[in-house]
Amino acid sequence: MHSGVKIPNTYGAELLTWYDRHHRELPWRVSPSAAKAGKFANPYHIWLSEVMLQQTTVQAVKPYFAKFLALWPRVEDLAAAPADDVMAAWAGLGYYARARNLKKCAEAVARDHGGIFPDTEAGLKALPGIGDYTAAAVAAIAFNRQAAVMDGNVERVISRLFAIDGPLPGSKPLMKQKVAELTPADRPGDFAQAMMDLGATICTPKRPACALCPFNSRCLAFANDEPERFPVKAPKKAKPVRVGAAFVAVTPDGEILLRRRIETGLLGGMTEVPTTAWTARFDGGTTPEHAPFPGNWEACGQIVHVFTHFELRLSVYRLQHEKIETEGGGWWEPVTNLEAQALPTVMKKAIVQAIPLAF
DNA sequence: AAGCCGGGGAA
DNA sequence: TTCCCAGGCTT
Repeated sequence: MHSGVKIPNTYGAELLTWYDRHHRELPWRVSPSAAKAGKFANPYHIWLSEVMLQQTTVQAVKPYFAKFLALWPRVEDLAAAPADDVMAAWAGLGYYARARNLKKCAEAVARDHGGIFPDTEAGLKALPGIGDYTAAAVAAIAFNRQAAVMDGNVERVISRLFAIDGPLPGSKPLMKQKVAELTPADRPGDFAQAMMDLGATICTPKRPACALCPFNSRCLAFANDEPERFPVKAPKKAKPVRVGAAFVAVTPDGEILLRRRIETGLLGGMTEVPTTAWTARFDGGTTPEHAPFPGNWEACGQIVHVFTHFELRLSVYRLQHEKIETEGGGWWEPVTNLEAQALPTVMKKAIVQAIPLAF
């Protein structure tokens, strides 16, 4: 020991062997066999998929990825697209700041980089919506850079391999260092994807399939028979409840009143039906007297929607009314055209509560 | 360092 | 129900 001789890192080679046999076909992925035949990953595809995959499951991303590529085949197309179209296409996927930054990033690549993505971690991270993870992932997968890629899956794998007791997120730097030590110079992109596949399919949060894991003989958590103890996380807070009211005004021609939310904050830049403020306590703010204009608003019941940091209970009201100019701005949209709007899920729920056949 | 920011599928 | 997902930005 302590001879100064570097211990050979065989993790990378072992995992790549496993990956070559078990890798999953994904729309943005180049299979190892195709790569061997000379096919390269498309940086635009890799970037687009990685942004969509932030805190989002593969299954949820697939249809959105296909839709975006059909609408905007190249990064220049996305850069030239109307922002409203991008927001409408993203509607339902969540974390809408991602869509705003996606557009800004495409514009920056088209304008400042001639439509070519930077091929280094630092260059990528300087772009909007690209942080530590995405910069490393795109650098490794699209440009074959030896970058340390660490997402939630990799955190789980690493914390179990080395039985890291320190709770997240404080232990993240140590875990990142471990990933950097394990990442091979050969096929770093496949190594990164293999680590994430391992976390998604074998080293799962609950009941991991350790018997099938290529690392089981050198995993400290498995050796101690306590894989589910890792990763250690700080306790999370309870979700408060907020209440409010949503108002669905319908004309005889079948148009409803919509508004655009402010650009920043919750559901920023997305479309909504008029609502009251969402308050922590019931203070009478859920009654029809807070509607965008007076009328005999009919109560349609309540919907519940859970956001990241609070639960929202909206009382929904409906009113048949002639088309009028409203003070708060907004526009009247045919119910038959709602699918083309940038309506987040909570707003679709509210509209369906008032008009069950709206979608 | 901590808070803000969606939505849905799996267990 | 609870968990958490190929996280980033702001304060």
